[in-house]
Amino acid sequence: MKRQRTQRNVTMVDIATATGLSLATVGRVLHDTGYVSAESRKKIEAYIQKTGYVPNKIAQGLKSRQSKLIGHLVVFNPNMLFAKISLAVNAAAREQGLHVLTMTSHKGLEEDEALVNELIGHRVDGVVVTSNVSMPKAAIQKLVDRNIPVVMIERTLAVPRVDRIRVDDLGGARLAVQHLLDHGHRRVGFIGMHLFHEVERLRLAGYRDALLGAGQTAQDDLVRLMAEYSPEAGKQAMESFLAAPEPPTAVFATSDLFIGGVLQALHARGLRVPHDLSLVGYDDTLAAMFAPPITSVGLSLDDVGRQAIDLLLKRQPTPAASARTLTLGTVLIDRGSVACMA
Amino acid sequence: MKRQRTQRNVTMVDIATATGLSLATVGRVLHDTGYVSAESRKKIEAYIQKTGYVPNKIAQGLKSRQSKLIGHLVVFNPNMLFAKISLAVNAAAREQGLHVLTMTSHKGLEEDEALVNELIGHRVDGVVVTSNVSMPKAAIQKLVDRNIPVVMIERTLAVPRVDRIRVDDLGGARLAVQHLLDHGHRRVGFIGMHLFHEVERLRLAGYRDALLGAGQTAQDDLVRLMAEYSPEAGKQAMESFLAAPEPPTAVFATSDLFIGGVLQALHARGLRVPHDLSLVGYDDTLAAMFAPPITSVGLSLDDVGRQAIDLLLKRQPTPAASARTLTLGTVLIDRGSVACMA
DNA sequence: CGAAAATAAGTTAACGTTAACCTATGAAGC
DNA sequence: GCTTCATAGGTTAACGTTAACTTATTTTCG
Repeated sequence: MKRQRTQRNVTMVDIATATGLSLATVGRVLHDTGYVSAESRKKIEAYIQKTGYVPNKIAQGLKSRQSKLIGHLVVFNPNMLFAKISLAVNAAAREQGLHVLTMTSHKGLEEDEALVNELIGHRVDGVVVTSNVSMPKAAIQKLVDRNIPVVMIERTLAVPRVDRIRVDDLGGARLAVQHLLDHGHRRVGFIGMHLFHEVERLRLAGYRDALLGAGQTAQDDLVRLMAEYSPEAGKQAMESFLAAPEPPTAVFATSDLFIGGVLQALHARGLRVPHDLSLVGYDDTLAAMFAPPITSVGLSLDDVGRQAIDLLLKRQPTPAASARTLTLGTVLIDRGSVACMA
Repeated sequence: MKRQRTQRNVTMVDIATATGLSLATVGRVLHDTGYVSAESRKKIEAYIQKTGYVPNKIAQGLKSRQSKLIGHLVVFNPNMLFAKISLAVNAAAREQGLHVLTMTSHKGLEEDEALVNELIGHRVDGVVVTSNVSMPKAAIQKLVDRNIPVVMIERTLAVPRVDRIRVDDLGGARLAVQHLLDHGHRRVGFIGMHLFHEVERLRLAGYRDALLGAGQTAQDDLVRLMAEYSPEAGKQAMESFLAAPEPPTAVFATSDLFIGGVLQALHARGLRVPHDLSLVGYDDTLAAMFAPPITSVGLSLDDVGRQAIDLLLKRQPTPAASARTLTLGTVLIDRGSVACMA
């Protein structure tokens, strides 16, 4: 009945003493290097099999000064965009034998500093920042100063020696608005978020670009900048459009999160998409779920994870290289929520 | 111009030699234990401040045999449910000085075994499993055998010595269906997923319970079990209801992911919620975003993270305790998508 | 005044893995 | 018959932190 209270994990030393061989020989079997007799190998492998020995990554990390961990700072927003990125980063990391320490920031500035310190404490081999929150430049700088490679996804703030992966937001917005213009719409509404974040500035620029390209003048009376991405904000914006003297015939929303609210506002007045209003979303996270399904701008996130990890690993040997920026393309996913103007 | 290629991180030994004090004294300052003169303390703290020393958790982990990491095995499904749980687990872990190694499984059985081995390699202090995929019992057993505490969220499979946090799916489904019955509906449709997972069996049981309680007989012709949670599946199910000789007047869907499709099917025939069909969803992840907003059963996930971490930490001192199950309540969030039968 | 207690600090051995370095056999090769 | 080399294996010192010991000084007080 005697049972050790907290039985220790099997170690290489345990294997060595149990097989009567030395630590070095055990190491040689584990790493498949050097000369080991078939007999010794068999003995060691049998013992490993029997005990289910798993090498201790903590000890390996201490020795190699590499944690094989990467940090992922991410704020899950209400659509699945960042969750998708999280998934992609995880998969790509695993392919490289890395693991991901996910940290979700929700409070403000101070906490971000703390998060970064914790990542440093764990001696992460790199950090991916996926976030539209205002992580202070200083916090990121702290990582850079320690030669910890950093990649930022969907964050246009430039920091020296930090690689970025961004989406071609200007092009994406232009794609959406051009689609509306091509269907003969001339009064095109824009529902976006305040311009604190560069991504929104670019989307608005893309909207204006497309209008100007079609010989239209700026339609700033049809621009609504809300405080957040949410159905409520979308509803407010749409109601405000409907109350205007000359409402738009088409609307581009910079996030699929606005769509539900837009539809609710229309629904309340008995109006329908695309008959009474043409609508295009952005992200393509939710657009397929509405009735009717909504045309939206999809972001090519397929291998954003692999690219992020690639950038991190490439930076390792040459810490001082200048920053690279990778721009992901966008594609319009047509679901028929845009009608032709007669 | 000479610059060390990969300048090492500052260590306690560095602090000791730089200040002319011993390793032990540095340790005493860092842990605020024992006797240290004000002068020595000041010297050490100044050096720490200057160099930005951050303790190496890897070395601490090796010494203490505690990684301060917990593993989170999770499959992000298309609604935000699991992302929400991930967030909650992260926040709760951080409050306890733990960090989360997130692992997203997507392939099948074999990979799950590998994931578990990697968690063991990192010597995680506990594992949270949030997943409706079929992670083999054997993989979980492997963790249990090593006295690594495991908590399963929303997974009804019972494993010895593994704590569970589940949702009262039977009660939740009953709540939804009772709501429909209370409004006078007698032909109530059920859209769920195949009964491979216990959660779906419980939801179906809740549906039947409510019907029987109202003196109704089972309405198995109004039950549709789909292959996946998705708008497409919801659409198919609803179309099949509409093609039936006597369609239901109300529908309960076991996931908000079905709702979009249900609305699309209705929309195609010019039918409206709640006028032509009453609808209640489940999860309350997306229901608020539709037009009209849909009544749904919300899960009390607020402190699911804290509870998960609590269970893990409580299990630490007494590894052999029997399994506990925590059941989370549900609440009906009424958004008016249910009409009274005249 | 001397013993006990408080204060201040140093030494050293783990924790589990890796890798450089060393030793000892046979078997070829000249 | 000696050197060279391929084979098989052992010893040991890191990696950075912790904590148990040990060693001095001062105080405190019966």
